[in-house]
Amino acid sequence: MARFEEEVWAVVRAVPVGRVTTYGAVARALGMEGASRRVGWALNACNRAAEPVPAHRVVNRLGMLTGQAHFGTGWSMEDRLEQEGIRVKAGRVVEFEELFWDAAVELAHEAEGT
DNA sequence: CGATTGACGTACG
DNA sequence: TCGTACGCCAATC
Repeated sequence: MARFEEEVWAVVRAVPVGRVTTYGAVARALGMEGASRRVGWALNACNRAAEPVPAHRVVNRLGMLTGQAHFGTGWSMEDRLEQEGIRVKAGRVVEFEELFWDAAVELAHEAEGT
């Protein structure tokens, strides 16, 4: 199957608790900077993932919880994010820029051996 | 098989 | 500065 989804899930699961990333960042981490839309699509297919994917840590480049509608009406992204210590205001991650976790950069640092 | 969509992002008007 | 249009690649209808 499309490893693309698995790659996305892997990156998303690599996001530390209390941190968030963006679709574009994940896409770029996979080598498809312009393919941000596919990341969302892949996360949409995250339900077919064997393990639960913390897609709630993935937001758009503005830090807005755009995928909240896809999560469910009850247990939404904001609640989960707050569960991890991430403050959410008006459907947007507070101090998102500080909580932003760029997989393309962070993972690259680990590859270098810190 | 062909056209449209998609949890986005960038470029242009 | 704000709004609209288009492009990404793959999946779905």
